[in-house]
Amino acid sequence: MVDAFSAAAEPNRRRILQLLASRPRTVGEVAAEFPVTRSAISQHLLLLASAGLVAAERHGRQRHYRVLPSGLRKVQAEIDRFWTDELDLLVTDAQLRSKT
Amino acid sequence: MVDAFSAAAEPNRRRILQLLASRPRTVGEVAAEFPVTRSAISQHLLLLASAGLVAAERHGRQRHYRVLPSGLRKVQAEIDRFWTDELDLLVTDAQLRSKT
DNA sequence: CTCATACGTTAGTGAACACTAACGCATCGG
DNA sequence: CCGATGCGTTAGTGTTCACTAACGTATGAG
Repeated sequence: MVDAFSAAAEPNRRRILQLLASRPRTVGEVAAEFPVTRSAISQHLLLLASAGLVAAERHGRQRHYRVLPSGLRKVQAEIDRFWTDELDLLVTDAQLRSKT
Repeated sequence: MVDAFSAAAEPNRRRILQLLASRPRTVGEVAAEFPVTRSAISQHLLLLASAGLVAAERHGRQRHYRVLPSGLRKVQAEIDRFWTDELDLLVTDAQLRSKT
């Protein structure tokens, strides 16, 4: 999983990124917001880290994960490159037509 | 793969959607733009169809795939819901700081 | 009709994914 | 010290994915 867009796309990871956007958190803190185990969250965080989207900092026996703006910027760039004018036109055109 | 965002995120499928945005195409026409086999493209198209992003129409022995604006709108909505103000702030703040 | 040919989908495979269970390792109370 | 507790990661498993190879089907030349 090298692609930042794909890494950020998985539903749980989307929410993890949003949580970490407000402030850094430990694995346990993040996991508390989800119905799955700490382990699953830990692995999502490791994957996000391998995609350059988050980084961890040791703090005693905890690990504070935070979002990396550089990785986030990469996601934004890929989203922008994906969402072409042609795709946007299809959406807006269809909406106009449905409002007629 | 129910999630439209995740379905659209895979790099090949991103480009398939862009190709189909300009005009409907057959599986072979799409596959000609990729280094992989028709079969692989066919399966990507089937997955996109199961996510409600594209639909096929039989035309002789060919199948003309086209983008469904309704599905595209779903993707746009999920992207918007994902990309919160907090995430955006992280990116723009970091950019401002780097330009200082 | 019939056989070659082009089109798209199904069968089959190796790798990656998402998850729980078991583990290692610090830290803290006693 | 040292055992218990809490934190995060590795081991193990079933599922899904991305792909090529083989297939079925329908069209078109003769």
